[in-house]
Amino acid sequence: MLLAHHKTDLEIKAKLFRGFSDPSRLNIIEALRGGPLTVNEIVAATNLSQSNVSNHLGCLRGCGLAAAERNGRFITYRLSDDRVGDMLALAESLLADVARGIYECTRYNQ
Amino acid sequence: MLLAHHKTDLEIKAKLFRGFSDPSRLNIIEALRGGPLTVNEIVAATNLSQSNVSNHLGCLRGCGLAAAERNGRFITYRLSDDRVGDMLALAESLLADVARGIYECTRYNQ
DNA sequence: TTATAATATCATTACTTGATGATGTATTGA
DNA sequence: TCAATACATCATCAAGTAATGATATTATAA
Repeated sequence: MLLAHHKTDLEIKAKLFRGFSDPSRLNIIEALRGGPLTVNEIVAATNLSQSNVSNHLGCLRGCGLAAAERNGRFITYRLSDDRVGDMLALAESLLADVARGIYECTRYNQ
Repeated sequence: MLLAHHKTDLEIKAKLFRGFSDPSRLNIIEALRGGPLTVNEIVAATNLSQSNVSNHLGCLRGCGLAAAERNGRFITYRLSDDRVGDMLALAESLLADVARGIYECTRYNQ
């Protein structure tokens, strides 16, 4: 079984990438690359609505990509691991070189 | 403008990740990590339908993640860059450690 | 030049998913 | 304990997208 991968493995890996596949979540992750932020600070940094940010944070937290810590009535979020930021760096590197075609990719959106 | 990222930048990066966010495309990419394959070989390796594979290959090729070369009536596909495989390796590393929560992530599917 | 193999394209359908608005919960200060 | 702040949750809706089946294209062999 060298070529056939377990379906579950692929689905889980795809789910991980889906965590990165939304502009709003990427916006949040990029903001957190600069260091921990409260929810309000993330809202300000991203120009997203509060409930939208909170929904996405729940997603990132549930998946383990971000971690939350309560300080009084503030909740501070941070990236759970440097490799979360590394994923973005690698993506940027790919975009700079081979993946320029994505600009004109017609399979998604338009 | 340190915190505010251009919307387009984020959308393009998200699009790149979306290329990796589907189990069938991951299946294809994993197969190609072992070396170039023809479309039929990819169909055999992935157990996906021919038209489905061809659709996804069009997506990967259009985005620059895979490259195609015709040999007679066969078309051989390969990953366009080692970093495409590196993305998967990094994802696997993340899954092994911090992102275990994805197994129970309820935001997608169920 | 016809038949067949290899691959691509296209329209349709069913499902997934992000955003919104309203509401709920928790914490602190007055 | 009341009000206000900070954040989370939920249902709904609109939009996006993967799979399928049918058809088109390209190339070789008979």
